[in-house]
Amino acid sequence: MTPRPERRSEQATDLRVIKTRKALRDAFISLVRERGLAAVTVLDVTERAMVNRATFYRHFRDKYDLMRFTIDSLVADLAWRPVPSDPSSFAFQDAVDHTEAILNRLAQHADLFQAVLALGGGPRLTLKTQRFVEEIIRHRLDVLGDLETPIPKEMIVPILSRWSTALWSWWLMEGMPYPPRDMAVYVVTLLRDGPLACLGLTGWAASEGAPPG
Amino acid sequence: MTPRPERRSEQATDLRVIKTRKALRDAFISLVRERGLAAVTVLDVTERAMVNRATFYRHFRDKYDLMRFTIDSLVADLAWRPVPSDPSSFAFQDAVDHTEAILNRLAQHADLFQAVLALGGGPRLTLKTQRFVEEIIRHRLDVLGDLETPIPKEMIVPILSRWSTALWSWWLMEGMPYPPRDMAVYVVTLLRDGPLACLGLTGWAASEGAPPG
DNA sequence: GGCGATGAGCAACAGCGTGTCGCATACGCG
DNA sequence: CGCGTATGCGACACGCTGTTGCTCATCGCC
Repeated sequence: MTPRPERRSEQATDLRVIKTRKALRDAFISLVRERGLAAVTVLDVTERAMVNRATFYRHFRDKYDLMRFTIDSLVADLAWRPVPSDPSSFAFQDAVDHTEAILNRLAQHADLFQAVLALGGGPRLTLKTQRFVEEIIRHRLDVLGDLETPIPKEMIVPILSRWSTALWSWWLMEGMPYPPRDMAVYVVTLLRDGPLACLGLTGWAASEGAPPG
Repeated sequence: MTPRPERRSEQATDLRVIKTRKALRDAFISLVRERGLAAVTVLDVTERAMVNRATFYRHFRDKYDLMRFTIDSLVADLAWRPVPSDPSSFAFQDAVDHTEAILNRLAQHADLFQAVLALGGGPRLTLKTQRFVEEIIRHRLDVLGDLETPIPKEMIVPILSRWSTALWSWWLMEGMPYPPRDMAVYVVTLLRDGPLACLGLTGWAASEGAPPG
């Protein structure tokens, strides 16, 4: 009747547990960065972490379970500033500040987050971003109500978060070619004006004859 | 000195070879869609493909080699319309048409491309898109020359292609909630105006005090 | 500080998938 | 038609997995 050993269920308070998991996580990260996820075995991880292999299985079901744990612990570490209680006052500069805070955190642990992305943590990062974006612009969606928008309103939040994380990961993978402050401005500008307008493509005909929004 | 057996090097002309590879590819796709890449073994693939396991290794180095082969054969299948000889005439409606053609092709093989994305083929798809986008707007970048743009010009192409593929994959993963024609308009509109403008967020202060472009 | 609880180390196990042979056979190509 | 080549087949050693029962060390708590 015991459903299962339920590894990694309870919050880790025991010092031994914390130490072991941290050792496994760190070893895992360094190995993935060296060889890629596919080439890393449980044996490798436990050897580098100097943890007995049996102990690994007392904490994680398998390699992928450790991967999820690792990604989550890294994504959770990102600095998501609290949203102002009155989001209607959320202005351009606020968005830049929020973005800069996130970029700073990314830069601080650049190697780790590159590993997260290499681990396939993009979707998980997007998911967290989505909740954040939703919190910020939900009131705006309510205000819009049944108003006509050029594109369906349901698209806005998922696209906004996907595009945001795409920009972040591009910046990381390119080796952070611009300082966080500049990049933050670019990000918000791109999201506000669109990449084509930033090319001076303002003369394009409007989407007349557009489908029913 | 023989560098390596070099599997899968020559073009497949022998009918037996073509048949075997197709069988392996199809079996691989169906299995990945069912269980995910990690849970698929070479043994599984060969059993479903009704191909001897030894034969598998005569064509592919391992599971990941087959994955690359599969992704490439699918991405290559996408309909990339030829770019007009005079790209300066490339207008809004042209972009919509191009996008619609791609979306139609995606829809036609929706299950396959969902598999591609599940296989981690996103980056490969982005790469191909990047070359396409570059071809279209390169002249525009030349025209711009040293002109000031709100964001660095080097960002435009990679971001444009990343955002495009992000939109496509979102559309696919959501089960294609809008017909290709409508979605194409949404895509180009989003890329032109930005998602925030589509929310009516036009009142945002311009990025004054922006960093040196 | 001591005690009961619990996590970690250790050694061994069966099981499975991998990657590679050599040889026989069937199929496609010219 | 017959030569060349791809496939089928059975076998092999190897490495990694996931689990078990035991002992010892360490932690949390009274």
